[in-house]
Formats: sequence, structure tokens, C-alpha cells
Amino acid sequence: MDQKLKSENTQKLIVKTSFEMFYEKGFNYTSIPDIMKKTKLTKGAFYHHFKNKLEIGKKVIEDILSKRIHNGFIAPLIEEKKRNIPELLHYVFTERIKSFSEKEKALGCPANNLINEIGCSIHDFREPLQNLMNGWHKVLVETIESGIERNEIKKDVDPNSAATMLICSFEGTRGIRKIYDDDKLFENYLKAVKIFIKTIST
Amino acid sequence: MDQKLKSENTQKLIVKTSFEMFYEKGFNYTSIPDIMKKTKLTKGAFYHHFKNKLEIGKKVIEDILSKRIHNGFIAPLIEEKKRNIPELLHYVFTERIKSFSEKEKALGCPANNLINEIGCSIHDFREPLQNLMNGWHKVLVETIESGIERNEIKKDVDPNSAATMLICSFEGTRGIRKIYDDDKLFENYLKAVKIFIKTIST
DNA sequence: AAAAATACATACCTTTAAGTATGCTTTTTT
DNA sequence: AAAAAAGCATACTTAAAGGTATGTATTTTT
Repeated sequence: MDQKLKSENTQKLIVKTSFEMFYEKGFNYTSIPDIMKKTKLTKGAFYHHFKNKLEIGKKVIEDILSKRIHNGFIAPLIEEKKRNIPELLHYVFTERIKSFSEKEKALGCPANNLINEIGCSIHDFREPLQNLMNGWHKVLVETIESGIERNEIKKDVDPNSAATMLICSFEGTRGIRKIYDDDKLFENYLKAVKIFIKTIST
Repeated sequence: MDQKLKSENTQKLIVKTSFEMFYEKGFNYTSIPDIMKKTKLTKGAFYHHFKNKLEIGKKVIEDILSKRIHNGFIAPLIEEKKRNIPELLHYVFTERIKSFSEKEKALGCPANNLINEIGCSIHDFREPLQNLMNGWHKVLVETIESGIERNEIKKDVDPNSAATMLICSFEGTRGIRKIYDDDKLFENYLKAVKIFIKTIST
């Protein structure tokens, strides 16, 4: 096999496995030996491709978490701009949550988990996490702005503020839901966010 | 000195110190030796009073976090029921946030941090954390209900849903704010939550 | 006053983590 | 084909964690 390809594949495997384990057990609760056991490779492979645990953390944020946020929350906003904006917001923030797997419900949002687990303690993660959240926020602001232009969102709505509210309430709910085993919190959230979207709509 | 009193004092010192360090560095990033170094006591003292790290975690939730949530978010709702309810909500969810210290802003909400750091991995913490959040939610629901009775909150508002939205958006914001160094996110949140409260008010 | 119990310190054990050093095998380069 | 480099495994080092065992001084009980 082509060596470069092989290298890429193992790297991808390690990054993907790291993501899965970070998601399931948390960054700090997952050890490199743990990860490598799951990949059926060894430590040698890990440290051949990555400098240390921080580097794999950043890789996971940049490669996996970013992609997840993009696919789930950014792409639908960009791709379907023809649709009615309130409908679009409605889709992203309520319909999608309903399609979450039990695992996704129980484990919360991997990006938000990392933000909250790490907090300020690992400074290296702040920038990639900021990029992640800023990117999401930005597209959401643009979506709301275009909604205002198209007269589908009220003119007096502050797009920045509305975007922050949508993101933070969504993430806050996914976070707190983790201590429960049922969907009551989600149902409450869904009802309220629908009202919020209706409120900012014309 | 009376022995019982001395014992209580050291226990309190250990719990308080544990809380501070969990808050600043996270539960898993804080070790028992770390804590005891700060108390200027030794491991012997710790394991004389507490069974293990889980027990001190639960103690921190039950003794400190509960009290903080109570003092900051529950007591104001109970004590000042004579006030206008929307005003009261406004006070708790917007005025208070403005009075946060830089540290509180940078470190987020200790309860929410623990929820998000621990997630499902430490099952022992779920129950005390549920009690904490349920207690908060319950009082908020009752407040909103009494607002409806007094005709200060719209009749068609679902108190459960509104309470969840208030709590989750608040906690979500405090969580995500941790990756930033400025108050922009808070300002955006404040604007939006004011609108939300206005929306549910008569 | 003697015995028992409490509060805490010291020293230790075990496990496991991150990370390194080295060696072997397969590709790639020259 | 020989040399170099890449991909990975094995074996090791170091540090630090959680937790235990034991010792000692001080209170409390009897």
C-alpha cells in the first residue's frame, strides 16, 4: 500500500477514535493507551503521528467537531437559503433535536462538552473552540440578517443577540439534559424555542 | 478546643477548599493532594473525614453548589414574591449577571461546569445534581405560575417550558462564555432574554 | 487516672498516566 | 541494490494519582 495513504488512514483512525472516546468519556477521562487499545494500534503509532495529547485534542476540534457543527447547523442554513428563514431556524433548532439518537441525547454536544470540561484550564483549546463557535454564530447572524431583509424576521431584532440566544439555549439544554434519562427537558426547550422564533418572526 | 467543633471546622475547610479548586480547575483536574496542600492539612485528615473523592464531590454539590444556587436564584424568587414577577425574573436573569466578578464570568457556573464535566461518567453525581436543578426549576415554575395568576404573565405560557428556557439559556451562555475574554456573549444574551421575558409577560 | 476514641500526620502501596528510547519491518528514494 | 526514511511495536522511565496502614498526640469517656 502507498505509504502516504497508510499514514493518513491511521491518523484518521486515531483522530476518529479519539473523538469517540472523548465524547463518551470526556477528554481528561480518556487516556492515550485507552484510545490506542481501541484502534488496535500501539502507543508507538500514536506518538509517531502526534506530538502529545493536546495535539490530538486540537485535531479533534478542528477536524471532527467543526465538521459536525458544520454539517448539522451551518450547512442547512447555507444550502437552503431559498427557504423561509423562520422555518429554517425552526428546522435546525427543533426538528433536528428530535432526530437525535439516544446516545446523542445522553452524551450532549461534543463541542459544548469540551468547552465546559476544559474551560480555561487548557489554554490551547480556546482558539480552536472560539473558531468553531464564532463560525457557527456568524452564519446564524447572516441567516437572521437575510431574514430581516426578506421581511421574514422583525426589523428591530438584533441578529447577534438572537443568534447567541439560539445557540446558548440549545447548548445549555443539551448540557443539562445529560443528568436526566428522559426527554422532558428537551420538550420544554422545544416549546420555548418555537415561541422565541415566532417572536422574532414577522 | 471542643473536638466535635474542630472536626466540623476541618470538614468545612476541606469541603470549601475542594469547591474552590473544583471550580477553578475542574473536578478531575483537582487531586486530593492538591486540595490538602491548600488546606495545609494532610491526606490523613482527608481520608479520616471522607471516604473517597466521590464523597467530597457529592458533599460539594449538596453543601456548596446547592447553597449558591439557592442564594442566587431561588431565594430572591421566594423572598420577593410581592414584587412584579417579570421584574423579578428580569432581576435574577439579567441584573445579577451584571454583578458577576471577572472570576465568575471566566469560570462559569460551578454547578453547570460539574454537570458538563462529569456528564454520565460519574453516576453518583447525577442524583445530587438532579436534585439541585429540579429544585431550581421547581421554584421558577411556581414563580411563573403565580405570575400567571396575578395576570403579569400571559395565560398561554407554559411555566415548565419557560422555566427550562430561562435556566438553560442562562447556563448555556455561562458555559460558552468561558472560552472568551470579553462580555459580548453576555450582552447578546441579556438583550435576548429581556425580549423573552417581555414576550411571556402581559 | 486509665482506657478508648478521635483528629490528624507520615510513610507506604498500587495503578496508571504521559511520554521516550529503541528496534524491527516495509516503503521510498537514490 | 543500497541507503534512507517512514510506520509502527515493544520496552522503558517518570510522575502523580487514589487510597491504605500505621503511628502519635489530644480529647473524651468511664
